[in-house]
Amino acid sequence: VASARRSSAKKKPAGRYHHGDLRRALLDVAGAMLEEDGPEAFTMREAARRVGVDHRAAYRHFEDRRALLAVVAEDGYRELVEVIERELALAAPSDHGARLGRLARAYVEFANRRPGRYQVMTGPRVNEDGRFPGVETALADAFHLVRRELDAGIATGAFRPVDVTEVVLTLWAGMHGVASLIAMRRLRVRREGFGDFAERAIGHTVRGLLRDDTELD
Amino acid sequence: VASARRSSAKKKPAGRYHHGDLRRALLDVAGAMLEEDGPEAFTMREAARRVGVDHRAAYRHFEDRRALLAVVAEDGYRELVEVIERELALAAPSDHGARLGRLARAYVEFANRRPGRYQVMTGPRVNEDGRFPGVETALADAFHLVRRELDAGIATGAFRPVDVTEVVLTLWAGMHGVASLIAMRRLRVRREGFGDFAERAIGHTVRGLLRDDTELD
DNA sequence: ACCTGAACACCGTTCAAGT
DNA sequence: ACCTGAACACCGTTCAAGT
Repeated sequence: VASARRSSAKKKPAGRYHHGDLRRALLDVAGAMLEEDGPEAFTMREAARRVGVDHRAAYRHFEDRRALLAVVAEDGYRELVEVIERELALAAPSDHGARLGRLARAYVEFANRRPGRYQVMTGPRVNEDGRFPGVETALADAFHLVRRELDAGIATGAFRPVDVTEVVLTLWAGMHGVASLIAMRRLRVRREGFGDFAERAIGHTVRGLLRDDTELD
Repeated sequence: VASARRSSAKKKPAGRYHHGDLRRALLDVAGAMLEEDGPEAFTMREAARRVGVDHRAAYRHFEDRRALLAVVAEDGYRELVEVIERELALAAPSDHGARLGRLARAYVEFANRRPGRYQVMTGPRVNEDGRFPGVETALADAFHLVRRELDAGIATGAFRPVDVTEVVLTLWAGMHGVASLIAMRRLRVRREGFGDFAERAIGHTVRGLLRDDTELD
């Protein structure tokens, strides 16, 4: 009854997607579903339904569900790089501690603005088995921003000559940890305060990086 | 054909579970499934199948799938508290920096030993809507261990008088971040080195906590 | 009390076929 | 090339009924 009503009253949607933009349409709709109800709630069938296409059509553009989510993750890392670069442009090139704080702020605010996408990006499903090299390189690009800032701080002598790989991982873990606490609703801070919190949290680690003779407020 | 063969060849499993240990059996089997294939792979039907019971029987003991996983998470946090306390007992009560390092080591090694369970514990599904107060209190107990150690360090003057809530969250975020990196296989450290890495990672933040006149190696 | 058969409304994915 | 109908082997959850 319901299906009969649907097909008679609404007919087929007008859009055809013979042009290759079905791929784009599916990715857009996936992003929307992710932010509405989280990664679990994304299904191939519902995505196809929203686009107005048979669910089988999606497999013409994505090998399977994971492959589609991998592209979502990749796009997410690219956007993350953009917002971080934009935030860093606002800070003095010489204040290396402040720059790492800004970086953490941009990272956490991104995760807070797109929690569904962020969960896909950091979930084990997309990352576990070196499949999806696109995700790997996009993530590496984001990761590299932290290394660049840390290297710069060490080169100018603002930071102690620490093990760079280890500290980059530590900073990355800290930012992701804060973002996760937020996703788990474990942070009793009002929403607008997340960026501030991230900046202060990373500040505790940055303080450990500074040379002992550095002046602190 | 298959179902006919199964029922004729194997008959019903002998166990009855009229004693109330079906609940226990389901939790055990859930733990095993989680470690085998991750949280996604856990299903009520497969769990019931392994226990040798109709899948409907599980709903006699757990309201739904999430409720069962919540108990798994709660048990996980209790075990986490135990392993942390055990590790802390090995450290001098007066070396507060080292104690936080030990705590991070125990935390990360737990996550690495039971990755499936850890993902359930920290996933948003179990935590999102204040349902399952048992999870909340078990997590609070674990969280409190960090606060206790930090308070002690500040009281003796080893640490600066920082904002305790903020720093506890920072340390917690750092530990979880490292554990997540491991789960995502983003840490190019051999498996036995995870605990060492966690200890050093948290050490960078601890260094920021120490009074400026503290001797460092 | 505890357990189950049958059913409902979903999934992801594949085959063979349509334009 | 691009799309779909029908089907397979799964899910979580519920009803009404069995012991």
